[in-house]
Amino acid sequence: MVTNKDNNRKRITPQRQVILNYLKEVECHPTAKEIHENVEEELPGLSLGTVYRNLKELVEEGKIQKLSGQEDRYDWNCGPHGHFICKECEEVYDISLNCKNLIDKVEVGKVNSCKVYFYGVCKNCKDKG
Amino acid sequence: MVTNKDNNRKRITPQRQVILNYLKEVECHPTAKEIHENVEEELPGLSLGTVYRNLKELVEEGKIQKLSGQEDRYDWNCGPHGHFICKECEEVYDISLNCKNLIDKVEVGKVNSCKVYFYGVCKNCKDKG
DNA sequence: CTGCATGCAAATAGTTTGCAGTAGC
DNA sequence: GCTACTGCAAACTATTTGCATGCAG
Repeated sequence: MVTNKDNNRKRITPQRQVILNYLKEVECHPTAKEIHENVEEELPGLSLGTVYRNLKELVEEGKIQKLSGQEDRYDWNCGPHGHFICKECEEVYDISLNCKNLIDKVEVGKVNSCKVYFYGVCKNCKDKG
Repeated sequence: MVTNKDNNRKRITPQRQVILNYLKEVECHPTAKEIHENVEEELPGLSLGTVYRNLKELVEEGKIQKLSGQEDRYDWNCGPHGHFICKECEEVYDISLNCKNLIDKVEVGKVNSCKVYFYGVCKNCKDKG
């Protein structure tokens, strides 16, 4: 466990605080750019590079999770859950599910985390189209 | 159904043929660059741009699937199955699983496809480390 | 003081696209 | 012969990194 040593080195900067808070309060799963745009209102002058740096560290600390796609998206909810991605509006919805059942089936190695993505058209778009 | 009309327009070029064959015969889940390097041996002069173009179309036709990550990887197996990605060696393993159970739980929209990723350390690396 | 974190800008990596020539049907 | 497909190279987009400065401890 080197965790403590590492944590001691981390500084809690306003930038990191605000980024994390933003992720906690929004319900969506923003991209780095979206995070930057929104957080900049609260912290003018914040640079995109810093956003990326902090997001990367928050992911490594396990405080948030990254959703890979064309653009990376970030999710404050680290619990086991899946994501539904609408092909039309690109909205991301959380799907609660039990990953244990899935993970038990994996025999090639030890699973640390698991991500489930569903692709389709959400009800909103279906009704509109 | 406009599918037929669209299919009629597609030409079967050696490039596309060879790319698809390569994906079928390898057991791994190569990146576009890896595909290019290997296929170029068989088809000298093949450009990376063409590889991307063909991969994109094959995905759209539903003949292969794309795995999103830092780099996109491509998988010939379109059936419902998950992937285990080793954090150490970055190897990708196929995991057979039943997606029906998962998909049934989704209520926000109609699911067309589903992708499951497991992250961890594979047995090979565990034994070595 | 010390040095990690920041802002800025330049660099990188992966992927896409415009164009002129080539080749499938 | 028509036109989609290709190779090449330039363009784009998302992300990372180097460096001088600033602020927390």
